[in-house]
Amino acid sequence: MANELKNEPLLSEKIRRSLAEEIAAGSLRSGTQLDEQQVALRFGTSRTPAREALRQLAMDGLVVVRPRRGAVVAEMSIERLADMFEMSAEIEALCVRLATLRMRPLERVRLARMHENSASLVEAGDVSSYSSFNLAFHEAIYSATHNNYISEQALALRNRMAGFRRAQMFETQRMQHSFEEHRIIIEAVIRGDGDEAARAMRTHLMNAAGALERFTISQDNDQEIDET
Amino acid sequence: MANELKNEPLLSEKIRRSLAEEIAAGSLRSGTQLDEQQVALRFGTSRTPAREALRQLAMDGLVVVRPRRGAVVAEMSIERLADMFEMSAEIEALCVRLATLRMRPLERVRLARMHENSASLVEAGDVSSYSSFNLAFHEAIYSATHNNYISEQALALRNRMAGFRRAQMFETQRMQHSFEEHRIIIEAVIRGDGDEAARAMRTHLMNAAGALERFTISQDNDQEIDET
DNA sequence: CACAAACATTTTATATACAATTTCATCGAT
DNA sequence: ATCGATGAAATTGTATATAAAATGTTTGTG
Repeated sequence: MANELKNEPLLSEKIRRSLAEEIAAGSLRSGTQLDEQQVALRFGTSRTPAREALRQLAMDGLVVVRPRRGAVVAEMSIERLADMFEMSAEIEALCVRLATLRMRPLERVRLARMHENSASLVEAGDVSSYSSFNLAFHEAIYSATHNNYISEQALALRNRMAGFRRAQMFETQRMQHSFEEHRIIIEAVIRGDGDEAARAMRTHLMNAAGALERFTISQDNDQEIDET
Repeated sequence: MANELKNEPLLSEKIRRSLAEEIAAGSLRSGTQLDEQQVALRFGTSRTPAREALRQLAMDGLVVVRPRRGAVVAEMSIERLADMFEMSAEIEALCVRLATLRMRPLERVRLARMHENSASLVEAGDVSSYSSFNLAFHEAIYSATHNNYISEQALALRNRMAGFRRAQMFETQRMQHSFEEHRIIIEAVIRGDGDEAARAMRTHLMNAAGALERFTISQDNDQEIDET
């Protein structure tokens, strides 16, 4: 929706992305205090963009800001990550269910054709192209819900998760599995079976999450204990 | 869930709420330019809190900010509103489905008891108390998903929608219907029938939305045309 | 008269300065 | 010695100032 193409990025955006990466990668640990001054200093800016970045991260749930007491990195344990992936899976399932019920014939055809075209990418082992096809595929589903708000929110969630998916992304093997899972989804959609499409989508997303979890365990071996 | 109790509210918070109200009420029309200076002036503050408020509103989807071109009030037509209510309904449905599958016996009992206790409020016609019971009821369901992220996001969405619900809130008749709908949901939950609970929840929320739409039509009679 | 380039104006983005609140440590009293 | 109060340091919230874009207007040229 908004054009975030090449409008040379805002400083707050750069800081936000950078911090999001680090939190996703685990190099910024849960509970770490992030005071504005220090963040600003680290990125060579003034406090203003640093502050804005922290506020935005708070909206994504990556940090917690308490009204006059600064920001700390949010919990972000394995359980937390699993929760986020489940949310993501459920939202996508919801989308594909609605899409199945409301899709117009043209949209159905276009989605099917997208999938068919992606076969060549899988064969060629072109991970990068498949990755951007994958985004387009899911966006096509969002759009087919014919609910703009849901569509926007789903995309926003997907973007929030982007940092966490990066790790998992894409051994060629996973790519082939992804393609297969897409096929199952598409078939259910064409059949008009929304519930089955949703189920298949949930499976699809949870498989992707599984790949991540395997990856994450290695660096999270010394997780600290919840304080609540 | 951060403590937002009585920490005298931040200026940006006050501005945010005020603008959110006005957008929800329709007194700020779609497409209206909101430049920071002017907003700041209106609230007697500097540009800084005004700017932050606008950014937060953007995250809620109430305004759109384009990177160096300021903020405008988002579309917010009847269709848009319906979309938001549908999103809300689907999220709550999702929550109650998960909750049904994962709830612990104690949680089940507590939820049932909450519902039973609310009967007296309905009888007494105590709209205000019922309204806060209603929030607690839905929060109990979020919590029973045993997924913190989903729980937080669901609550956040509910808060975002609060301004739009205010209008609809509660002729005593609606309260009685709400109570009945809760009963149906609870029964499905206790039976362990997640899909039925989800269906009932969707209906519950969409009924509430219906009440709003009726209300909204009166003031939205001269909506402008989409530009997309 | 149409169109484009240069300039002026307006508005956002960032930096810095100031005020208010919280945090932490020191001090004193019980 | 423990607990609470007082005050200093640090940090956030807010205001203002400066820099950099974007928008709109004017002017000059084809």
